[in-house]
Amino acid sequence: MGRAPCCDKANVKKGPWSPEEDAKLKSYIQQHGTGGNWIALPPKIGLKRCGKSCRLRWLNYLRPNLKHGDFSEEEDNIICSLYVSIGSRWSVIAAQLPGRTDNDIKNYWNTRLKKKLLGNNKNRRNKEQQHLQACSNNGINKQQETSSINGGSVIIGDDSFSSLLVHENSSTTHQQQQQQCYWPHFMPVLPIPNLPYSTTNNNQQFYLGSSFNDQDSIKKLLIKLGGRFHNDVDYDNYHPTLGDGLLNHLHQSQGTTTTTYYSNNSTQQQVVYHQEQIQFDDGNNGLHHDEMVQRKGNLNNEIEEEMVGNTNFIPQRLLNNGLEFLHGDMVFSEDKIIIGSSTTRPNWGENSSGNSVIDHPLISSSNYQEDEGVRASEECGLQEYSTIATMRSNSSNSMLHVQ
DNA sequence: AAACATAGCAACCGCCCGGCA
DNA sequence: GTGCCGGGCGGTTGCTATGTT
Repeated sequence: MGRAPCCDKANVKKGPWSPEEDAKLKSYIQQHGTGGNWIALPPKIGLKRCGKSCRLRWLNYLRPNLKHGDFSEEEDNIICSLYVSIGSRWSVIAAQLPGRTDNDIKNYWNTRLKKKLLGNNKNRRNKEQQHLQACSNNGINKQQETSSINGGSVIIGDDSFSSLLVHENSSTTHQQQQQQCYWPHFMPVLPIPNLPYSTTNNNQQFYLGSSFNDQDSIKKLLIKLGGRFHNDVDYDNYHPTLGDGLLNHLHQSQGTTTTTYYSNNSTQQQVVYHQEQIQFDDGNNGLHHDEMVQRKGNLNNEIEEEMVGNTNFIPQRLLNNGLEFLHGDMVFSEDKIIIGSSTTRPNWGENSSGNSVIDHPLISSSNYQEDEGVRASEECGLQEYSTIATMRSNSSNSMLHVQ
């Protein structure tokens, strides 16, 4: 049995509000308030509108102190920061922006900010496809070519997240990169209200229980934004796993991020991970290394991976969000990854030498299979305990698994 | 100048959640 | 404890303005 409608759909007006309707609603609410019952409001005023419609009109347009028009750069930054932290929880984001409504922010994000962030990569994508086609015609291994083209990173979507994520190895100038991608120069640290699945206590300034503190959440974000993985042979049906023999290799000469992924087949299903320790650093206590340790057990075959990171472009806020692994300063020991959170960080889109776009190991490792257990847990709304990274290292082989 | 494409935004839809009887 | 109801929210739709061919 369906639920009873909140109003008589046949007798309510839809569509744009007239100035007269606006005036009636505004006048009534200013004099009497909503009375705590939106459904009962329209008949009182003589409006043939659904109560929900009245509420929306009031909240999004008529209520006082609303800001309309362009968003400031600071507002952009706040939105970006919060979106990365908590996703599309527009009401929460709106709460941080006085005078802005969730609808405003949602529209702004969907129509402008997202594009601004993602950049317009259609041209490059087309060029890459042409190049691949040419390679294919010439009998060149497609996957290897792909890696050489984009540094082995991830190309996301048709409009592509890739300007944000893909390492521009050689062919694109810094100036071009800057034109293509955008991340706010200033990512403010904000006090976030308690959220349902936040691990934050009331006295804590930072929101740590991000829904984006693991690779799968990031992956979801990317996919939500239209993402695909560039190494995918079949973009629509391919689900990358460790065992697909993927080869990722990327290298940055300064502020180095070097990632090499390749594996022989069929073993990752048997790999069992367990997290030993995750420690977050608030960046203010003098500790500048977050230590995330995970050990791998039951690895029958060897999977090779190396990774060295020293990129300093992740904003402080993200580092306080369990996104340390987006960042560099990684130090590898025998079976640990120690990821530092540097105190000084250049802008997003730049490394410490100021000449590189973002290319972080997390994304690069998106080719890897997700862990079902972790996914299940995060579908319950929490990933604060999610494993960040796994690495096994021995003299010849090592493996990174980011989940 | 007209046709078509794209972007921006207001408004709607439907689901979920919490309060209350 | 259960079901109803309204509020709140995120996703989507559709109209209008603007840009492009």
